[in-house]
Amino acid sequence: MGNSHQVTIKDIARELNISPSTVSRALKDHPDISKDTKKAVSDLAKKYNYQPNAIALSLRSRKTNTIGVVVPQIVHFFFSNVISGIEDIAYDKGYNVMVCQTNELQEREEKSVQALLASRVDGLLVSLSKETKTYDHLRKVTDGGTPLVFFDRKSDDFDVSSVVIDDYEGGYQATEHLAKQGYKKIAHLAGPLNLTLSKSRYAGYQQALKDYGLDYRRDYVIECANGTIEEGYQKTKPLLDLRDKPDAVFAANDPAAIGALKAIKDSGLRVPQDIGVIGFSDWQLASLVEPALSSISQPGYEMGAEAARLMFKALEAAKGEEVEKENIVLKTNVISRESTQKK
Amino acid sequence: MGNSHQVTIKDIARELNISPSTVSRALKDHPDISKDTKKAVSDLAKKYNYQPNAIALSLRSRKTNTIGVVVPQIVHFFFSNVISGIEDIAYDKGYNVMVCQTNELQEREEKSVQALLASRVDGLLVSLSKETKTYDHLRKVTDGGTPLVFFDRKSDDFDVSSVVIDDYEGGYQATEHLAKQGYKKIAHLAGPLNLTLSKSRYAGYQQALKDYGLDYRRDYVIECANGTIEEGYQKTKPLLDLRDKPDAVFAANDPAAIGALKAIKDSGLRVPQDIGVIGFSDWQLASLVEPALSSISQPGYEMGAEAARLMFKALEAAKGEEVEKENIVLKTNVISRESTQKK
DNA sequence: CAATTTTACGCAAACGATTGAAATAATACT
DNA sequence: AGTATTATTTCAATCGTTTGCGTAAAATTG
Repeated sequence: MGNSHQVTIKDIARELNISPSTVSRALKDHPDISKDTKKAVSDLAKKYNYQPNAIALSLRSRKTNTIGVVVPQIVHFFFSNVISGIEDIAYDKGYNVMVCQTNELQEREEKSVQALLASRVDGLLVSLSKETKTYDHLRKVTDGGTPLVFFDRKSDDFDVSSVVIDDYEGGYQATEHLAKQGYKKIAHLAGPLNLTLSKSRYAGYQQALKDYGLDYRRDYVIECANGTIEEGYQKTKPLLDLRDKPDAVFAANDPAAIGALKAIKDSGLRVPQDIGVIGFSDWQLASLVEPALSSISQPGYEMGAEAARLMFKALEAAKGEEVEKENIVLKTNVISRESTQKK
Repeated sequence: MGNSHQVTIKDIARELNISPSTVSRALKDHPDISKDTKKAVSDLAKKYNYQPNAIALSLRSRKTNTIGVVVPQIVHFFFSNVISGIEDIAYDKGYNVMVCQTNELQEREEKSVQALLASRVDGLLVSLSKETKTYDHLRKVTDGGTPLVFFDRKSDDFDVSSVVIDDYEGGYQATEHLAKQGYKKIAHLAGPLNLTLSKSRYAGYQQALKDYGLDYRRDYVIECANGTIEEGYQKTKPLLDLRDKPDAVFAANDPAAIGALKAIKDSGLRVPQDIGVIGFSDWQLASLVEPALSSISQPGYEMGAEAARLMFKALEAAKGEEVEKENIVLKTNVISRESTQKK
């Protein structure tokens, strides 16, 4: 039945010997159309499981009811949460979501943006790849009049809405938490310092040290560029060999923190009694390591949902109407677990 | 420049005082078009950053270059891997990917499938929700001639390609691994037994017991319907209270295994010396618990990539050509870590 | 130079649906 | 009956692009 061909309005029109326009109006319950015709049409539509062709509608209305999402990696607890938040909101609004991952490559980011633009997505939600240094591909988006919203990793060169984490605050909170637990010599495993995000966490760390009257020591800060467990492990070792070793570690990401945890245990020291450890992002696995890792929550789902809402605000605005840009900064929270329970 | 309006072939035609068809041909380097015209057209196209409207192309060619993916949950290590695999292959083929999550609800699965169908995706990759009992919505897919491929959670009522894990083999491997390590009394925390997948793992477990001459005891098998850490913890406790308690646990999923791990440690027993534990799926977190959890690898990325390849095989087949359906069963592997190192 | 072939382009239809305007049919009014 | 009114329906254009076919002008041929 109807094999290999989706039924169209024309098919119905032909079968009933009426014009396509009548069928179209009948399906939309237009007052001009007679009851009999409407019934005949809707019966046949049901029988053949007629589905309006969204492509044709898009072409005419210049709206695809689709939004594009460009994300560095899909396989990442935080980002998959963001995507999930976006998808849920989009689903409620009757929109579809096209997802592209850049694998942290600028070239792939450019091609993906281009492809989504060619597909005429109604709007684009983007989180920049680590590699991205130039923004021509995103200029084309805004120049073409397509709404753009950044999440998590943004560029400040654009006058568009965005949703980010308050990394400064998060770095501050993590450090403050350690200070309040009674740790005095707090080291920091920083993230790649070319990213604003890493710099902000670092700055929050420094401010908290100052506010709590603790020393800031340059040799207590080590950059972990990759953010892997292995790297955290390797880079923590030297810290433990210092004559004056730290009594706490604030890692800018959870894998590094877990690496630190291992390094500390391997060296015979105890967490949290000898050294406290706190991570950042609160990955699922944070609660499962031994001892359970304290961390800073990074509300991925909420970020996605918020970014989607900003997008729909722009999409629903009357054409030509100016929508004010919003830059939302989501609050982080300390998730306190065993790894920082000094007392 | 060109604000709020993507440049079309017509715009270029108007500006050059030639017809749209000439522009179209010029852009495609058609031999009928003069060199001068071609140059003028391509210069202007570059200047205005002309992008062919994929919607218009889709309407004409009845191809969207988009595939739809329906997945129970995006935020799930395994599924995000699958999606990632699909996206990578699709990217290579120049296809876009629309992703929908059902949150394990049949109703949402139906609506998502319908929406993707309305968007005229060229093909659909589906993993069923736990709730799904009827398949009318998927019948519409195949009836309409849209290629369908199942991954991980399939229905056998369809003559379509699929990619699944060899759960029987996995269950067998897990049990065999425990037996070879010298464990004799192996318990099983089964998954929800209404799922084929859980039943297969269970069956593999039974067969391995038999093959290695170990006793099968009904009271050593407990169903964990939710697959949470908490559930694994709670359901393991009674096992440890048995007069004749098991000396190993094979859990049908990693969270349950981790719950079991905790329960065993809490009861004062040691893993792996007193009781061995192995999970299933090899979540990222498996390697991070203490002791590191042995598990059965479930190649999510490969599954996605394989499913996408099957899809493209169908899409690339000449129209009308019959494509033979393939049911790929991916091999699992034992990932041996501390939790089963008895010796 | 007339006949023929090339060259280079335009016209129109098509994909599937919508919609303003025009046309036809049915009914009412004087 | 003739005209005005209303109820239905069709026509044609449109969205952006492609493509078979037709054709005027230029180039080639004998």
